[in-house]
Amino acid sequence: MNSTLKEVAERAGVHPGTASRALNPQTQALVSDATVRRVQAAAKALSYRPNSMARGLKTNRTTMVGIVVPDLSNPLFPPIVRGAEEVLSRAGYTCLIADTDNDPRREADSFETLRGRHVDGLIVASAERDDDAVRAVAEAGVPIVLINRRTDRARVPAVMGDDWAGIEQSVRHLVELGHRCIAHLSGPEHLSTGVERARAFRHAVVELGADDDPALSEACRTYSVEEGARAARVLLDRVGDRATAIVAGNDQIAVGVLDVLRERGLVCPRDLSVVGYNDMPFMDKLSPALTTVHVPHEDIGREAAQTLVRWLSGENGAPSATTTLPVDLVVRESTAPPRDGRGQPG
Amino acid sequence: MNSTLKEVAERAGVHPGTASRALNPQTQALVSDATVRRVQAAAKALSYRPNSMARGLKTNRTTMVGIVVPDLSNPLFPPIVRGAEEVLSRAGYTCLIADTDNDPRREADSFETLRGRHVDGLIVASAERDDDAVRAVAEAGVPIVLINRRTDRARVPAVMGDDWAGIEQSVRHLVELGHRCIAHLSGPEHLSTGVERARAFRHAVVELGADDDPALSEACRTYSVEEGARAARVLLDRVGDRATAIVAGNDQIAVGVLDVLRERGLVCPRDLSVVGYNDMPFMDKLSPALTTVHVPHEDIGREAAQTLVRWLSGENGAPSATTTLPVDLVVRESTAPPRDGRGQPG
DNA sequence: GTGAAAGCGCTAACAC
DNA sequence: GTGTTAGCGCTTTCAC
Repeated sequence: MNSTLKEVAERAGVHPGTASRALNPQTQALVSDATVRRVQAAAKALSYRPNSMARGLKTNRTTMVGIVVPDLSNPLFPPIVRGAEEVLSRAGYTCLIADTDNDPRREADSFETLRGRHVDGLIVASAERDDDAVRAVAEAGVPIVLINRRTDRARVPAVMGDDWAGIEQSVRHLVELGHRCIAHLSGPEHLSTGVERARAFRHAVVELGADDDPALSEACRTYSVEEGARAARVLLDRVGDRATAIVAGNDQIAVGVLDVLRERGLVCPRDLSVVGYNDMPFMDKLSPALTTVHVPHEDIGREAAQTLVRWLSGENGAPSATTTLPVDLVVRESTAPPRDGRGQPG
Repeated sequence: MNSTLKEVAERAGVHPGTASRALNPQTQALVSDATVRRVQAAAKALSYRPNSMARGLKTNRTTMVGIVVPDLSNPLFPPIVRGAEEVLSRAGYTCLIADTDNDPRREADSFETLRGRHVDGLIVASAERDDDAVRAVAEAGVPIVLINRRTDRARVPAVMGDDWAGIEQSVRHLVELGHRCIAHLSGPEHLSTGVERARAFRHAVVELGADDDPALSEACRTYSVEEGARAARVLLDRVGDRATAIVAGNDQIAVGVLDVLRERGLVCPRDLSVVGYNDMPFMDKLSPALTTVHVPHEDIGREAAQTLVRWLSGENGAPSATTTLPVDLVVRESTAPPRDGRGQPG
């Protein structure tokens, strides 16, 4: 049922070696036109499909790359995967996708499995700031590109949205609306996005003349609706109605905030403005529709894939820089000026 | 850097064949305990990772399976993939995930690629009712399990939610609320879910004594918010305020309906009740929170994977039946009794 | 321009 | 229980 190169060669009346050359774009030039045509015809007739294992065994390449995400069910990641897959498949690579379920051990397992499959390279969206598995893989010389989240020390190329600018735009928008007392529910401290957005927040708040008070920040332990809600309760219990706006570490956290506001009889944006981050699908369908930072996830996936493909093609050495893509605040209904008599420096 | 079996054997002072047996759970019994230990130690010391290509070449199996989805960005599919991946990886399989972008040609391409990779089997969530590519693959003897959507004629095993029961529950819920004039915005006619839910709708409506009028049904060409909105406009223009409730073919369509209601100054559920299908993430965060049919997508993925694994283990022949998993209507805020003076047989 | 032959890393049938 | 051997399907160097 699955024909081999030998069979194709026989049918075309040539040696398997010749058939190989005729079928391979790279070496096709070494073979006479007539032979190429005959071999191709034979291949077609037998619906020949080269055996990628045999080829890989010989060439020591698999034309497979691994894509590792922390949670495929998080709407953030499918677009990244799609973008990457598009570029990679166009370049002849097949993707092995692994879901770590936000568990560093499962990330390490995935790397093991993927390396057992001899993937040519890795795209990893699950990196923690201090990620032994990533470091080990990188040190082992496996081409690896990080997405969205980067590691602190290991010099691994990464492609990400511009967190700094995204937060800056959010804070600026709120300040322009008249807010002065703006809180931040930051993402997990073990993730680069968590700390970098938090850092950007403190910076922006100072820069733009809003209140700079540690009491206005609370860290979430995970990027989830529940954690967002928990942190929102803690924050509101602590600062009361002093804060007039909240910048959430991401959209899930923002949704948690919205839930808590409803639970406490507060109305967004009248009593409190809320800004998310990522602009996940359906965030425009919430009520109020969420003001949030749109991140071009598909582009990020594409860019990471391109970086990897270039790396694998070996033209230039290992890329080492972080590539940052621009992001845009999308203003919707969850932000408005603070109510009368509020929003003044506290 | 990547050690081979031969190196492991040398280090353990045995023949490669023996090392192979010692490392393979299946054949381990044929080797003395002492040898097994020595070989395992050597393997560990060299951090030996078997070369899956070499093994595959020899055994003619890859322990890889392809998972083909129409659109990974549709929140429906990631849980399916996760469920399947969980079961498959536990059984030692690695998943190759392909996204067809709802394009039959790309589905065919994916099958080609996947077969080129010699996957042992296929899980396919992108099947159309009349799907040549699926038929061809199945006829070629590749083990294949369909998910969610099935083909009309080809006898291919499938795992799906109970569309019939889901729609029946939706209609019954509406009838119990007092609705008599219920419309249906069905899914695409080239997908089994589209026609089967439509069929179930007509049946339920008759069975439960609501209006059975073709004018109350309108088919969407795709499962999308935009198509849902388009179909909703067509329907409302045709039947005016006669209909008091709409059963949408899926959640995206329902969201489109909600958009149109807002656009026309109608209030859900006061003026019109809306029921979705699938219970995608965040459907509980819309306002009104969407009443919809919860489908256990992760279980469906798991079940399909189990079916495939059993098939591949070769114990019993090819499964041929469709497995149907129970679904549950989740009543939220988008359904309510019809307003006074409406909802009577029209 | 094409044929011959070796070998990638592994498994399995066959010896002993 | 272990060694030997052949060969999976392909690419690639070396002849010619």
